[in-house]
Amino acid sequence: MSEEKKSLNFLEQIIEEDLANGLPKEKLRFRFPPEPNGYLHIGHAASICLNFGLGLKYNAPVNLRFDDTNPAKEEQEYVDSIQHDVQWLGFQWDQVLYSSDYFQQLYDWTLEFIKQGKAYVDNQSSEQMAAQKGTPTEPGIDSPNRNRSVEENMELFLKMKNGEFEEGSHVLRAKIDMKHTNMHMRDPIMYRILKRHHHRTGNNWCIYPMYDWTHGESDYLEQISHSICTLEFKSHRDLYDWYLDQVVDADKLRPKQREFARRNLSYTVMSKRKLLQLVEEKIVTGWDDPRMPTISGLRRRGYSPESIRNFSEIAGIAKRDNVTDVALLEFCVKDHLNKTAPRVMAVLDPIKVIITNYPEEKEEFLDASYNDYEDGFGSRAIPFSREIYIEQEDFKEEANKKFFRLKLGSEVRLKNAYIIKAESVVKDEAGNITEIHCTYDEDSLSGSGTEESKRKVKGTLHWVSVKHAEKAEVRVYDRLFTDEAPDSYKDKDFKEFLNPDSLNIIKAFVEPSLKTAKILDRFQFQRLGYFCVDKDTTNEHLVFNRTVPLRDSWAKMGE
RNA sequence: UGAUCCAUGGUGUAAUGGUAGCACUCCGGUUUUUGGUAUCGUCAGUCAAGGUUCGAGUCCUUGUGGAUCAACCA
Repeated sequence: MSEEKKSLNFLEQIIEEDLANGLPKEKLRFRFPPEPNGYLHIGHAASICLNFGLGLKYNAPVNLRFDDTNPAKEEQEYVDSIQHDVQWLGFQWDQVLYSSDYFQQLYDWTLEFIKQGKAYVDNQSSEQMAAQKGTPTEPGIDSPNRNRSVEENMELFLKMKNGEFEEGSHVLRAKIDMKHTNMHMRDPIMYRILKRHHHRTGNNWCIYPMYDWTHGESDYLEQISHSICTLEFKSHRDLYDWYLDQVVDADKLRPKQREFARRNLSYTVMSKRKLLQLVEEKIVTGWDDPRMPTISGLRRRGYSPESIRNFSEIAGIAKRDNVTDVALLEFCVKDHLNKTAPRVMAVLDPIKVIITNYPEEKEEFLDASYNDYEDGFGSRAIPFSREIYIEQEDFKEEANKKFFRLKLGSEVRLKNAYIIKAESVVKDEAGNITEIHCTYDEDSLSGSGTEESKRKVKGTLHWVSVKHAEKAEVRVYDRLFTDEAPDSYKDKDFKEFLNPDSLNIIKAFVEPSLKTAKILDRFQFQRLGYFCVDKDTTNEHLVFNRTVPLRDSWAKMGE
């Protein structure tokens, strides 16, 4: 047991400091607050792992809170997918809550604001208000409606609430400071009129609170000790604190907002807007297209929750902008799948091999372990016969000594089977090789214990028996974009960098044991990569997705 | 010509004024019935200039570079 001291990230340091300054450990409480307006992606996974990870580390509850204050964009479908994704990642929340749970409380507080002269109704157009707001470098000016009487504000706000005004005609604003250097403090909108059906509150409300006026208060009501969000909310913190100042009880815990840098991944985009665009323009097949960086896409691609959690762990968090190399994510899946995935055989680009000295009608079932190096994986019988498929690229008529695979006049081992020697080829009129004729060494069967079986031959090939092979569709994925950061160019659209070869559909042959594989089962196709069973699979039609290829130092040599 | 935040190998992150470390990537060796895995190793970094200090990646100043902020979005 190495008592290695793990360094704390800056948020853990803040928490430790708060604890040292007297915050009781039992008061620690976190939350993950998605807006249910889209599917979760790998960037959200960072936040999920962070918040739920802190919960685990400090044995503190973590709420899943849907930030559902904009009925125009939010849907139950997204609520469901988000819950599914968080659970699939392996986390357990304390409570599922909704910002909409607090609409009444927020409204009651707002009445107090109005009575105390801290909020006013503005009936100017959004253009007028924008013009008065100033710019980051110039101060704003006060709205002509800023000094309405309490009575008038109360009356107008009630009319807003009762649906007597049109959408867009009136808003309620907090009275703060139109000259503040922070734009968010220039009399921000607290409520707008939205005559929309809300996925939870139905038509109970036609005024909806804005994000800023909801988030901190929700944190406070749930007694969240540390409200962790991404960097772009940094400038909202003044407002978060200002709102809290108006409502916080001295004997209750006051939540603290802190910000970290969102996680970006190379060769993809992460904004919901762009992801939505890929879906709507049918560039991908859906939110769960295996090329998407969504949790559902990664799941369908064959990523395991463990690998995603490990990725978040080792990528870490900080406050600077980053583009994390997708190779790190790929390393994490390969690392996990290497330990957990059974090894099987599949040939993606077949060429027929005929073993001329093997009896025509003979077939045998060879015992093959699902993992030669680890216990507990079990084994299955794989059929062997006179005709087999191997990969085209595993054969050359002539090649130099560095080519360990099959070539005329030399030997290779067939994995879990015999040593064969290539004798001749058959070609069609065009000169393409259609068959490779080999002979086999009858005494060389793997694991038979004979002298011949122990012979060292340099190459070992995977194969499937022609007679017994199952046909399968294999979807080979590559990165969706050709540029490391496709959305980092101001003058170019991210779609200019789409990779035209991000999907390759292959007709392959797989060993018969895979016939019974279930959707999402993960395998290593030996010498090729990790693959999982796609949901498009039916009894008649097997479909696999390539999660990630194996490292291939041979292919690299050729470059 | 504002405010706020950020700056450590190619990438991501540590070092809490005291030996710049870890992982990925790249490259090379060994092992191997997966050109995989495992294992060993190489290359590679504190944005710049001043200052404080016995000592600065860390503190201060000034630059430089980047990010964020002007939705009735979150």
